[in-house]
Amino acid sequence: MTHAIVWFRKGLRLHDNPALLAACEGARRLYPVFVLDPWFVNPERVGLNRMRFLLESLQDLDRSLRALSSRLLVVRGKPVEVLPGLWRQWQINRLTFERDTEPYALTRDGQVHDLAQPAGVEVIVCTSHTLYDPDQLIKANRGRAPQTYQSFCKLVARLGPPLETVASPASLPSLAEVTEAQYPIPSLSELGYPAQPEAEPSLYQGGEHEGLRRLASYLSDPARVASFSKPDTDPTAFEPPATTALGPYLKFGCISVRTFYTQLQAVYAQLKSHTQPPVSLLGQLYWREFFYTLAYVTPNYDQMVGNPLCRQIAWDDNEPALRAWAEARTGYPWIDAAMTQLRREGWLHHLSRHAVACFLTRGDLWLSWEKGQAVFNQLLIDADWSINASNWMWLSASAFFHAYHRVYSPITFAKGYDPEGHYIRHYLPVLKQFPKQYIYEPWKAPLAVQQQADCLIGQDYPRPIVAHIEAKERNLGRMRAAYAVAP
DNA sequence: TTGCTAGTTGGAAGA
DNA sequence: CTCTTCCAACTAGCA
Repeated sequence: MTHAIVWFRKGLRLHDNPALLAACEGARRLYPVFVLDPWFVNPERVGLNRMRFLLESLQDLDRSLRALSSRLLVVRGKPVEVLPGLWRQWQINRLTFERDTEPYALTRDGQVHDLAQPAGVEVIVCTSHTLYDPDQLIKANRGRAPQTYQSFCKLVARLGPPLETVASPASLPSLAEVTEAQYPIPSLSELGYPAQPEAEPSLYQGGEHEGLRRLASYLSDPARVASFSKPDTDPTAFEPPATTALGPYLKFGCISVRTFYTQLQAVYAQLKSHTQPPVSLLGQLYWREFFYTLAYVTPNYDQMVGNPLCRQIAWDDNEPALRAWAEARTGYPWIDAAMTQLRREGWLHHLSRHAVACFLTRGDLWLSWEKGQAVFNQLLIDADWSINASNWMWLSASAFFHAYHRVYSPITFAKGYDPEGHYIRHYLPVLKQFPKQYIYEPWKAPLAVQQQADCLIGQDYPRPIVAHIEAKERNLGRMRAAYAVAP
């Protein structure tokens, strides 16, 4: 007689969830469990927006389970400590979960695995967070991860399409020995997060239903799918953003990447022509997969030291400059507006991420990409360990990207998209009244213009913390020196 | 072994 | 305002 736990971590969905199906298979009892690990429940590590998104996703999952006469059990504590108690209490003999390749998860799951075996609990691990099994990709590539995106694309072309999606369960085995009052979904304030300001509703509502709705909505415009070209999208667009903004839903597995792939291929099949990787929508799914594969097999992937892919660079240590960047006080309106959007909404357009990352590292402030990575990890709803580390190495020219003389200008880059400065005025209302010729460089405005705009630079909005042209020239020299050392 | 090619998304100056 | 050209770069993958 099978009593099973399906352990949700990512993969917060009923559709295309092989671990859920494996738990149900022939089981008399099914316990759907999410373990709120105190390691994650920490506003410094997981910011307000992401924690809220997670709780919303858990609520949505709970509603879906209740529609099938079950519910979600949210257990508080470290998984290695609470799971053994639960499987004794519920006489569990099967545990299923989705494979997670991040280092913290690999360690955690390995420990749980080791505890389950002697307790007579069969462990079933399913791959569904990525299109392909990363081990399969590595094996098919002669034991190493593809080092370039192109070679990754060649590899998946050789392997053929990913595994097909699996159906949602039509019914679930029942729960027992759990009262309604036990294992509730906590509120943000119960977890020690500050109460959400009334005026700031979240732009990204968590959950499988919302994720699938947004996916369907995006794919319902074939012309947009056909012409999607990531580098050509506008980072200053915010109502709505210029890309899919489905990252948060993929990060938590509210939508399955394989479902995304399948539905996207169905749209492509109806089109006469469409864009291709790397810039296409499919290309975005492949970037995700490429970075997951690299991060899986590379030691110390989120650090410079001990990371064989990462160029060793003597970054400065400058806590005030780091704080100014993180708190949107650099004095460059485009950079500060983007950092404000990140902090307020938990999401940023890809090119905005590029611009602020370049500014922090090789462009202007010469601070370590690891510092920026930590801020993004805290503030982004879609903070994804593998992808975040990859992009920070990319932008800081520490790996993958080497044309380090290509530096994003904190003044002219966004001006090309938004000469009026709508984006800046929206996120930095203090600058709202500046005329357009000064909106990207308000420190250049004559005092009379500053007074007219009701914003004195150095008082109401900071002066630039660094002179861009001079900093860029100096940093180019330091980059050249770093590259001159053998890799 | 060596040489060749191409790579997701820049900026500034000048026509 | 739009287009072209130059600036000056490095490496994985492959023939």
